[in-house]
Amino acid sequence: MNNLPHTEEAYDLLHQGAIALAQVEANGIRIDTEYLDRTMERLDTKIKRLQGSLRSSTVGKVWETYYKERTNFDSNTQLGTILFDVLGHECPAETASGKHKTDEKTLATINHPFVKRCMTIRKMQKTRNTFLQGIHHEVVPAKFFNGSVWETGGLIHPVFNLHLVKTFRSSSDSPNFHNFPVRDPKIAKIIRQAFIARPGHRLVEIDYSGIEVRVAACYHKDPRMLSYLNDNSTDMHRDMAMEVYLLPQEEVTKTIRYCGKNGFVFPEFYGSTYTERARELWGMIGELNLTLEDGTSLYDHLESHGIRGLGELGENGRPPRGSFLAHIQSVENDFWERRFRVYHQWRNRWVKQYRERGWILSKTGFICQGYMLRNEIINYPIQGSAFHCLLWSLIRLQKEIKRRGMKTLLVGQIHDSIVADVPDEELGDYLALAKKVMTVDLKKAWKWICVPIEIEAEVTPVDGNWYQKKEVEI
DNA sequence: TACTTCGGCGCC
DNA sequence: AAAGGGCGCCGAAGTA
Repeated sequence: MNNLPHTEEAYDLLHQGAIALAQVEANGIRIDTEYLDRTMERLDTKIKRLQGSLRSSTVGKVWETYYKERTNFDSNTQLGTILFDVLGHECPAETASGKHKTDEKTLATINHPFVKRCMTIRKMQKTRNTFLQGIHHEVVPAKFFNGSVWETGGLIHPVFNLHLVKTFRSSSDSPNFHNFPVRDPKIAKIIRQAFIARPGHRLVEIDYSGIEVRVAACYHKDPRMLSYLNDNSTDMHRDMAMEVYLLPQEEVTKTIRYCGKNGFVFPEFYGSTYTERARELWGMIGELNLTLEDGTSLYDHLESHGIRGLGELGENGRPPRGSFLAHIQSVENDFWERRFRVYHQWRNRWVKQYRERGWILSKTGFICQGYMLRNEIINYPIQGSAFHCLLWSLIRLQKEIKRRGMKTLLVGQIHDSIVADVPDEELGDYLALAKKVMTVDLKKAWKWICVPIEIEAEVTPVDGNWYQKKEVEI
């Protein structure tokens, strides 16, 4: 790997970025240490109890008979052996090194209470050991003046690195601030309640909407994509959901749109192809129980349109007629050959150029070189430049906060969002400042940004926690 | 005991 | 030619 900032501007961005992030790191984010300790203890008890129930179950006895004193219910290797070799369940997949796969998707294919319990335990262990304990390891004591008296509490100071990622994104560690649970609301609540605002403050998280898609458009300038981005009454994720599930616009619910976005559009942008797309989109119907407004399952809906099942690639390598596989293949063809033809052509040109001269130069002035695969060549400059929009904004925000003598503290960053700890009385000023910096000043500084830039803001109550964040208008 | 690799899984 | 881009952390298992 031999990637480097190439222009003076790129060098400055890393330099000033490192300084701004050092300040963020020094500020730190407040932790409710009593809640943290209490919750770790509670989960500990729960996990131990569940593991006890494994031990006393029928499968647990089989396990102990097989492994004797080496029995370890936390071992995936042992779990795979018991399920697939001893009990004879069908093993749908193997790992790279030839062991039985035991990930969530694989285990979900086995309808057995023992396996379900294993999955529950695994989720709880992840929550406790990776996230709660990860925070606990890094907490340092701190004092906070609550307006009348000093109270004790804790801070963590997640590290933000600018020199580790090949795309020139950032990474975070100790603890990793980039991967705290958010999608599963039950887990998100357990973790995010531990992050609290300083006394009299609110936590404020501001993120760029679809920044990677917008930055990608600055590279390829596909006219269809530009019109999607310039006209907020249109919505490409909704449109693709309509195509993949053969629905009229009014049948696209929030969940179905989610499937279009995360089951088709984004994976296609990252380089996934129709066989994998069809499989996931098909599975999503069952997992998320997708139905028409009248309650008809989308499986039945698709069947009424002549699609009988997912289907499998035939001997000739082609999907069978009337299968979902064949349908998604044609949606994909249309997606790249007609709808986003210019995007597609840009990708081919971009890859060809790399193969001819051996390097690529991003919009923000960074060179990537060395051996790269097609999907890497296409994705690196987009991922890097999208993050650099955030980094530029964070640097400018930090400088303005200091210049104006504000008490707002920037406390974290998550690729396309900035988390701040804001005194209640500065909320309006901070939101206005962030909006100007992130959507107006950024575009003035970087003329290559030829699409509208939009942000969203979420705010907690005064003295609230990160789980309580709610979207606000700015 | 210390280190590495693997599989798994959380996020954008 | 490869088959979905980028991270960091955990525990198990293997190795030094």
